[in-house]
Amino acid sequence: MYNAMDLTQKIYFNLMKVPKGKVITYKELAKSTNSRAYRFVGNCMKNNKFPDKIPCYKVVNSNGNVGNYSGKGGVKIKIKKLRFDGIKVVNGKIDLKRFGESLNNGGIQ
DNA sequence: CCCTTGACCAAAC
DNA sequence: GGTTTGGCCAAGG
Repeated sequence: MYNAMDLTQKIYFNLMKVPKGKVITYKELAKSTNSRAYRFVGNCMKNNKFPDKIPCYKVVNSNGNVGNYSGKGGVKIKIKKLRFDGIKVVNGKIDLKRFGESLNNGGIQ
């Protein structure tokens, strides 16, 4: 069933569970799949096959930095989308205490 | 198999 | 505070 999904698929699936107005870090997203491959999460976003289906812009660095984005428009658009979701981005950073979602116990492992 | 490559992380400097 | 360093994991060549 779910366990049959590739790690990549699990990552995508869990990412889509992040509620509007929240973000998740690469590390937490990896953890939600019961893995520690947080670097690989970045690769999955870069290789994203469904740019329109998957909200990659919600994935940020653990230190609160917005991080990178290779979609059209680059980081600027990433920030714009985050703000559109009601997330406050100050000087390229996000307050994870307020907007971070851990999704532990809700994600597919 | 071994080697390289990342949209990263935490600690050390 | 910033920058560097070593570690991390899965994919692909």
